[in-house]
Amino acid sequence: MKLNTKSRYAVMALADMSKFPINNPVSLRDISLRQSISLLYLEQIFLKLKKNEIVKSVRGTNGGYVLRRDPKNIKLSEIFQAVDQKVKTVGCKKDSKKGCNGKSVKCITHELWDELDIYINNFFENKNLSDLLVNKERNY
Amino acid sequence: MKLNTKSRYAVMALADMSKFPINNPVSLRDISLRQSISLLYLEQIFLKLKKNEIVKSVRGTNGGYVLRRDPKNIKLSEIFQAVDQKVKTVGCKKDSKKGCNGKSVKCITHELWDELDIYINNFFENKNLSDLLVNKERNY
DNA sequence: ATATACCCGACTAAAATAGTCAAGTATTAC
DNA sequence: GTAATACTTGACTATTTTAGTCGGGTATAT
Repeated sequence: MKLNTKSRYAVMALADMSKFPINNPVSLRDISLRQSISLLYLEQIFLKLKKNEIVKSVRGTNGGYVLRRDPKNIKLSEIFQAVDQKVKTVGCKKDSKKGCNGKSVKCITHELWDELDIYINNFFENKNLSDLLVNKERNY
Repeated sequence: MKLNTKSRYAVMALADMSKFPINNPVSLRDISLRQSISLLYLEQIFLKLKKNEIVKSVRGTNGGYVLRRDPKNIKLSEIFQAVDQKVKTVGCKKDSKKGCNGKSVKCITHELWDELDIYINNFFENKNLSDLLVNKERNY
């Protein structure tokens, strides 16, 4: 069970942005340098964050990205959804009558995985960007 | 964030076994048929479960595998560890002084991922095999 | 004008996953 | 004692996913 870089970088980048005055555009180039994330990869990620209305863009010189809301109001769960990385631990569909492995019944552990998904989603649902900054002054 | 088939099948197979009288060898062939899991793949998985003392094997005709302990005493976390699938959501090492991305400091979100790992491991730590069987008579 | 910085789809190398295969060995039933 | 069953083990492989890169844009500030 592993988190992929896309979600991880998305959170890292947005946390990075959160440290700057809101409405102050932060360029991907700067984020890229500070967080050691490939610029080209960041661009890909931010397109999704933009489409999902988590950030907005400011083009041109001195442009960059700006958070659309206060970090307090941006839940990590939204970020994950935005970059397409649903926290869905297994393949079997939640309510499908078809069952999980081609059989007509739910697999023996179906409820367990449902429960796990809810549990994990709950973690991200209850964390927002500003939570990441508390007492973390020594990091960057 | 996705669970791989190895861990999932391991749990499914052991849950399947749990329904039979303990000390009654259950063959992988039967599990394979009931759970629709490739026999050859199951063999691979059970070698690990055996090495980790979760099951023991009985060779020969009417042989199979037997749980070494009561299902109540087999935590899901053990099963995951046995099949090598540590729940470790990101790459950065817990206590390494080296930092996470080649830098000399922990990444901005380091604490978050640590917290997530603990949170998820906690889920598996508090579930055992017998938990999966309660009120699930209709499934198989 | 020109430099900065976002925009976007297509592409690709590398790694991980999800198995399969071959060639066994041990045990039991008959 | 031999056939059948079922575990044992390491190596191999196809497929999928991931983690990016590339190329060629467009908008804006100075």
